[in-house]
Amino acid sequence: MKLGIKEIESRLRSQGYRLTAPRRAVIEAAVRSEDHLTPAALYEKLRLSRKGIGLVTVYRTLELLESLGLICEVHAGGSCHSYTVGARRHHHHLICSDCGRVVDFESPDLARLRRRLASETGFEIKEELLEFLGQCRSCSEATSSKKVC
Amino acid sequence: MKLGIKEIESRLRSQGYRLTAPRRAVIEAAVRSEDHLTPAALYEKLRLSRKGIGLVTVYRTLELLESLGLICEVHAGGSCHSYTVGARRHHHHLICSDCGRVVDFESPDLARLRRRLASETGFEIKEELLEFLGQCRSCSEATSSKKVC
DNA sequence: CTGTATGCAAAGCATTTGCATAATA
DNA sequence: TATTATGCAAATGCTTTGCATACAG
Repeated sequence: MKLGIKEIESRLRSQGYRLTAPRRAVIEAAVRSEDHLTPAALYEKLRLSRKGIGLVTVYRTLELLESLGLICEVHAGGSCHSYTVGARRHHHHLICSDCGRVVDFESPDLARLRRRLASETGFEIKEELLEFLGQCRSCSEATSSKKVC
Repeated sequence: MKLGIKEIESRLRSQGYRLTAPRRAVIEAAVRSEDHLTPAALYEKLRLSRKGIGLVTVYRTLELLESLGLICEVHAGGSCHSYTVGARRHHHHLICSDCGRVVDFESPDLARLRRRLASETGFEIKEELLEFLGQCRSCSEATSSKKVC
């Protein structure tokens, strides 16, 4: 249930932000890519297709989208300041450490665990971060075929 | 079941690393504190008690301890490069966003979820990161008493 | 038109590296 | 005594900020 370009753009407008060409470009590139992206990686992709976009704008757009809950950070496997499209509150990530692909999932089990922990520890739990890191099927197939050669 | 100073030190020795005064100081400070620490915060604590310890040494010691699996990174709630004592593979974190206290927990439910995801998606899952962020009991009591005044 | 957004250049921080000195085993 | 570890200073790299210009609404 990945968010689409239209949804993100209309959400921006409805919040009173302007829909500019650079912002569209960042949004489109983020939605298009299957994997999670650092500002630098996104900038690199954009620099090839679009002339003159600034790294600063990439940073600012990502920050804006995050503050609106339209993209969220990915932590597992190194670099923080990596983002994927989608709202943090509604899903978790399964990340391929080779190709970076991100698969979202939801987990009702987690709500139970959350309640249990809250009652056992007295914490008021406000956010949750769950990420699995591994190798996706196609990357593990690629790896094993290499070993054969 | 937090690791103690003795355990960490003996583990260092058994791996052939030297047990120096700065390393002891870093280990002791890390074990003593209930909350998670950034290199800078740890350095600050140490600078008060110990003369002439270098920030670089703090970085290097934390990196070493992490590579040996004696401490692990904490992500939720901002700053990456935050650490807490304990091995990542064996527990998860419940973090207070006010005081930084970290409570460890284990979760058998997670193993089930992990197996389910692996079979549904074809991923070979290698690492997991689960953190809850919230307010611990004493911090939420402190907050509500403030509101009354 | 008005005010927001952009892009450049420069500033600011956190982290890493090089190297001479100090300390452990 | 032979290495390993330390600490300083400098280098690096990522992120943020200031400001004049361009652009959306």
